[in-house]
Amino acid sequence: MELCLSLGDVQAPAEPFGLVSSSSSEKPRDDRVIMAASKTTGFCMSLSIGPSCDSSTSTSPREADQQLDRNDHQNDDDPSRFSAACGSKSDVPVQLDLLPHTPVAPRSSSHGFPWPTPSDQNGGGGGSSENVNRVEEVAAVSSSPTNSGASSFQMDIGLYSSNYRGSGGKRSHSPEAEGDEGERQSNSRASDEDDINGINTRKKLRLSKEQSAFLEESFKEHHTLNPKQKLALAKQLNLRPRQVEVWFQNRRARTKLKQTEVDCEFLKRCCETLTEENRRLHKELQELRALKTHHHSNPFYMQSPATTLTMCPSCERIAATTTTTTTNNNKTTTKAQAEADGFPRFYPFCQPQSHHSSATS
DNA sequence: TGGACGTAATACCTTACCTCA
DNA sequence: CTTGAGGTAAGGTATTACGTC
Repeated sequence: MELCLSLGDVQAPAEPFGLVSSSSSEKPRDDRVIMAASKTTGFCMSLSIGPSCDSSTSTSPREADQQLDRNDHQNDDDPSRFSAACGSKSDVPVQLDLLPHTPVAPRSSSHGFPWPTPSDQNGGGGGSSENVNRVEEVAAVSSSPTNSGASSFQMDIGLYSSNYRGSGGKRSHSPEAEGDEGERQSNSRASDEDDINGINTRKKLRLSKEQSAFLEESFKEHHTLNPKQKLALAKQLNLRPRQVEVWFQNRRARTKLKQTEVDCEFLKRCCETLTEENRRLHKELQELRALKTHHHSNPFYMQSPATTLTMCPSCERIAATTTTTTTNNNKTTTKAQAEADGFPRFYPFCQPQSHHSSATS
């Protein structure tokens, strides 16, 4: 993406605006954008939304992911699997451990996420036996309705979302969905009747606050999920992996929309600033032209050194420079020629700046 | 080695539903 | 009670990347 704005008669900046992604070799998928403006405008701005979505943290190889995801989708589309996992008609949600080798550690993780983070893996000291314990802990927490201590959150959402059925993506709410969330969606229970009547209505589930909050937290960690993470999250929240996947898709879309709005606002301000700068430069140019005209009408014009308008290539300010002649061993050289010989040009408008000093060095 | 093909992940667009003013 | 706007879960499709033959 490039933005070039012409400044009328004045030469356009040598360097257009640029969007610098965090990785030049990849598509900027992490919503982190740094915008740099030309030096003439005197400002720059960086935009950063959320942590970098480091794909390196997606630990598992693609092949393994695909294998896992195949399981995921198979499970997605398998009604029997889902009715079993979510308890279907049963009041007690049954937790199927679909990834027996996945070290799921929802509460033990320092981040509170069901997948092991690098810090957990490095400093957690989690050996294989500990992983087994963690899996057992999750199973115990999610399968015991009376375990209201550390698992109250999971049990709440378990009750709430256990009404999902795998019947071709159609959802319905069962009478078990009581409480605040159940009350909120009591009008959705007619879908069962619709199913009976063969009417293919699409009832919409709203994720509970706890589910949304947890997904939000995990989104801060990763904007994308590998299959392991997706499964772990789905298991933790008692949702289908497809739901987790969709939530992340929509969340990314929302993030992008917001980022677009921010970018739009920033570009608008850029445009305003550059317009103002353009106006100022035009005015400056007119003044200098008037000065030059006045110079030519001066009776002592011939005795004064020639004046030309030049522009500093670095800061692009207009300057009136004089051309003087010097005689050196019967050889006449102009200042412009001296520059061609390697002498720096003098820009009277420019303060001693780094780009000028560097030109002389 | 390059092309055809299949698969999976993701982005994007859209729809349907829900909530609220 | 109705209605329209806004939010959001989910469906459908296009695109892209990767692996296999």
